[in-house]
Amino acid sequence: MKPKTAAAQVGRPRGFDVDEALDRALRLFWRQGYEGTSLSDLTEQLGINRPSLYAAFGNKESLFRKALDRYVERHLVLYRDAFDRPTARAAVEHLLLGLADAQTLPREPKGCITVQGALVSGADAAPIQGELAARRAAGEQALRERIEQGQREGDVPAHVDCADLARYFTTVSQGMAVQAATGASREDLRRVARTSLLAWPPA
Amino acid sequence: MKPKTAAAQVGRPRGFDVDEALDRALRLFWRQGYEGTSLSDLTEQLGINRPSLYAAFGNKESLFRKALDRYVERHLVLYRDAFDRPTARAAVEHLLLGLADAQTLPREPKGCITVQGALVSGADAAPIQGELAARRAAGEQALRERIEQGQREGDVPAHVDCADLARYFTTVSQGMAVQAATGASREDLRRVARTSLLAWPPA
DNA sequence: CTACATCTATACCAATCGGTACACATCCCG
DNA sequence: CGGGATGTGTACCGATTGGTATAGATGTAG
Repeated sequence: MKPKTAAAQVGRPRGFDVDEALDRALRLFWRQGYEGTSLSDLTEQLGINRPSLYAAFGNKESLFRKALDRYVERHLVLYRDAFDRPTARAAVEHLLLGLADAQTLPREPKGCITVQGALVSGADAAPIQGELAARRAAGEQALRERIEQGQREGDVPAHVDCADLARYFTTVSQGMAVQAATGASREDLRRVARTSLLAWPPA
Repeated sequence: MKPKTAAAQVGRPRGFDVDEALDRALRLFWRQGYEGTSLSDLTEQLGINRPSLYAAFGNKESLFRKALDRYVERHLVLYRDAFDRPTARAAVEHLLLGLADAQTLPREPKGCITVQGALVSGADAAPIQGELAARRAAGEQALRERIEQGQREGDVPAHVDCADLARYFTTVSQGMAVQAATGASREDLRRVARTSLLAWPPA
């Protein structure tokens, strides 16, 4: 058996930066959706020709998944920051306002790729559609657990149904993504987020 | 110049019902989105071959628009019913609960075609994307005007920003569409709707 | 019946889709 | 200088895309 520290640099080196290429692919999928982005769009925008793209990332579907991973990874710090707040309500407020910002970043596509990447699709894109649905469900589940933690710690009233509350705020954040994709401003979204918080259950 | 009451029945009659074909097309676009629905999907599902479809409805884009018109027309009665309620708050409540039902009809695709028909897209579908955005904006505008009416009539506090409130509830309804497309139940959506109403501005 | 208008069916179009074969270029190792 | 491993570029693949030409089928009008 050969050593696992395989030769790092053998053969002709890559002519492009893998991470930057992934970022560009992410932006394309984000702005046009999975089905709306063609291989020609990708090769043109990444400045890479087709065989290089396939050698580096596999097929279109696996390229999307790799780009999506980067996207989700960046959002994890937002969730972590938010959930570190002392109360569930503060966590939700931080999360929603943070999402309002993330969905209206100046030089990035507007909205959220987990919503607009493949909300519905034809049969070919069904696996991607399912993957995105699973990511959204994971976010909702994480939020629910944070609210349940608040309930255990006493800052959320005992009578509250945490699953319902998590679903409500998740729904608001997904609606914000639709609004962002349609051109709503960051301030618009932040107002929506703050209004939604008025529904927080009173003590 | 020939009389405008053109011969109604001359030549070989149609072998299919136009309205039923439009309904089937609507369901396809609704479930798979504009880009995710191919001409082959359509001809197969409608039981019509290609030239007949083009003769009756024009190209794919105009077929989508005709199907969309039927969809929107059906929702107009919901909006009318809701807006006839005596107060703005009752109107919004009726509207949101009605949308929860409309997005989870038993034998229909889940969600809302104005959201999932083409939330984002490639360049070809940009006109459809814009059309759907315009329809969503029209719904938000109508809701805003109903809330403003409530403000004039005194059932909405004078300090309330009606545009903000309309945007908030529109955002909730669009988030509900995302949830519905992902498989949320009617009861789930109704609970979300009722929770969102807790944010209604107190008198 | 014939003449005409309309719809249907088959078969096709150029363009694009996602994906790949293959020759060549460029690196490290010896 | 090879030799082997890897990446790049061109040119291509079969399948599918949206859309149409054309011939035949089926109706009304005279």
